[in-house]
Amino acid sequence: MKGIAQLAQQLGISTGTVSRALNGKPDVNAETRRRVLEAARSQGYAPNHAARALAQGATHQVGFMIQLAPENASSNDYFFMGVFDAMQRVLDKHELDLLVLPCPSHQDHYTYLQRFVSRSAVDGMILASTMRTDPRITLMQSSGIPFVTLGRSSTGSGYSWIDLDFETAVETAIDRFVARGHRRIALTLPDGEINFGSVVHQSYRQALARHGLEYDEQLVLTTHRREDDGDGVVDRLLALSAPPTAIFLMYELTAIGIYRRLRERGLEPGRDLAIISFRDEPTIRFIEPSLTCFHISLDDVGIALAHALLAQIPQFSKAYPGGIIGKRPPVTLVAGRSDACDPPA
Amino acid sequence: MKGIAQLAQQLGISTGTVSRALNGKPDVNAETRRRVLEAARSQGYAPNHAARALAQGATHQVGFMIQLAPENASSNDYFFMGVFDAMQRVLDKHELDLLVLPCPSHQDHYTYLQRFVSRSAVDGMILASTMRTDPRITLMQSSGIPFVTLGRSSTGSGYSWIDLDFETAVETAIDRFVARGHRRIALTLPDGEINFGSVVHQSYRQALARHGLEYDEQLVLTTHRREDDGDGVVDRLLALSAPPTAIFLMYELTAIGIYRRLRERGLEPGRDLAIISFRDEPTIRFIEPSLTCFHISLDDVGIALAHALLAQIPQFSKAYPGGIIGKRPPVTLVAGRSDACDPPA
DNA sequence: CTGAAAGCGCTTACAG
DNA sequence: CTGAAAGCGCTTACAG
Repeated sequence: MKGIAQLAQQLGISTGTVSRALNGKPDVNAETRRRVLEAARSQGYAPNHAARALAQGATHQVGFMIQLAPENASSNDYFFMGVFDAMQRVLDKHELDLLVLPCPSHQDHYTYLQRFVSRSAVDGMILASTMRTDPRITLMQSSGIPFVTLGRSSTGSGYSWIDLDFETAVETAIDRFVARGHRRIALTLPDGEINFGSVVHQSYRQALARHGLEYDEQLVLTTHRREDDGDGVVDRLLALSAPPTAIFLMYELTAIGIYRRLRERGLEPGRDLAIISFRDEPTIRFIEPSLTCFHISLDDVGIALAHALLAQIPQFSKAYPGGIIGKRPPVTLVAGRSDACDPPA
Repeated sequence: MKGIAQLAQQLGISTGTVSRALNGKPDVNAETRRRVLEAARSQGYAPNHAARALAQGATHQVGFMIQLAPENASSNDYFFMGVFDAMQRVLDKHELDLLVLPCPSHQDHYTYLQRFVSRSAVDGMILASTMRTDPRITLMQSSGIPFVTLGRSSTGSGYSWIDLDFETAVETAIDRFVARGHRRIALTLPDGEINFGSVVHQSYRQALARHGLEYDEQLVLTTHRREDDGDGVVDRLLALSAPPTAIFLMYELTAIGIYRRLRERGLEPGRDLAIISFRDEPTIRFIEPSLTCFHISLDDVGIALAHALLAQIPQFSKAYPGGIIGKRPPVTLVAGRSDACDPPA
């Protein structure tokens, strides 16, 4: 005999009563409850997860699917760790565990997700790194399992998402550049079908238009999440007949190569080229001159994800009103010296 | 009706047969199996995880517990992502899923682990960031659940561990310094009770002794995983009557502060102080002068962890002989320019 | 090769 | 307030 049956036998009561006591149900004698809790504690008893999930039809587990890849698009690892930590502070209150599901780089992310979903392995799911077209969203919607995407997508509608405020970052950056007198402003976009690439691209066009600046596709380059790509960016832009005097970078690492390559060509970042980067990642925290970029509170992101998810789980939805939402936690400018220059006269 | 019962009804056969077909049991008619597999595929059926785990007494899931904290000791996030990816390439072959269990910074790591263990939520577990004294090991041993630690500990014995080869790194670094003529060699150790701190400390003493150099506790400092601590390191060491001419760093980030502070004091890293750091993290990949450090294959670590764990799961142990092991994947020196200097004459 | 049935360890109406 | 019993969705001896 084991588990709850063993406990029940030791205490001379039924398994049903033990279960009710353990689960905090009302209508259990206070003394009985005390004895049960004490026995469970002293023996380190915890209900078998599978049995409990099967009986209740709920796992008390939330999945957070991330992609494992050298360049996992929108966010890096420091980013996620902070988000996990914040999310769990909220989930803890409801005895929900967070399981991180790292989709291996050699597996298809749709198939990977489908496995967990069709097995009913979690009560809710967070999907990171959404694609412009992302069939995972359709999959989740037809599954009926509550989910929130970290990132928007053009696939589907009527689901909750939390995203970084790329729009504000791009607008702020362009405004800053323009205020300094820059009129040729370049942009690096992420490679591939990650959704925020479109968002940034469009915000960029709109910001330019707002300032009466012409959109020039030669100023828009694609980079991977690798420093090396910065070298190519410099070479390509300087080869233009009218090179840009400012640039906004989506991937911070690009700045490393840009700094290096500029210097190899006798130019200085922050003097001969104004640079603003999207996120204040630790990786480039120490670059000189310091990079102007945007801070995003990982706490905000984690908490928003948790709330958006809980709002969809019937048991908790009363405590988290709002229903289906789309939300972008604020970004704040971190002024560095990389953009503290006017365009050459 | 749902799940396997629904499938069985549609096909006009019993649930037992469906189950056997799905699970690849022998003694199933080839045509029957084909029909079952086809129906399951087309309907996206996958066995309910909880029911399967309960019936089989196995979850087909492996947990990998990590700590969420600004300074999670031995390894950083890039490190883990690479390890997860490699591990899953091995686990995939056996249809085992990897669940990352990120212990929130506000929770006690023992209690956190105990919850998953006593619920039988996983078939095996990896424990990262082992402490000098680590009660989690005792917990795992008494649970009977196969586990491997990533890092050694003085707690317990007879369990499998994989660790980084701190010994070789320290020895190699000291040998390099000594070959250059350095005789006053400083060391930074991790703060707290993380186990590798002791390992490094002891290796350092032994390496010094081997070269007939005296151990001087003034040369051994403690740092957090933060760049700022590098400033203090420089100040404290230069205040000594006989400052060191070389230093080995456990946390790469320390190098940032050291470089900065040296320069503030009119000194140059790699010229006035020889520096070697432990691991080649992306964060400091672009520091100038480049940091001499050690490369560790994350693939090696991930694969070793998977093998060591599989060796303990009865179902797979035949394919992974070796039983209980302790293993340190090799480190290889990545020579930079930060230690390319002789001590001042 | 297949079906009927027990069992995995819980939870939860239902009586009392 | 508590017990007896059914049921969650699977798997797996056991017959045949």
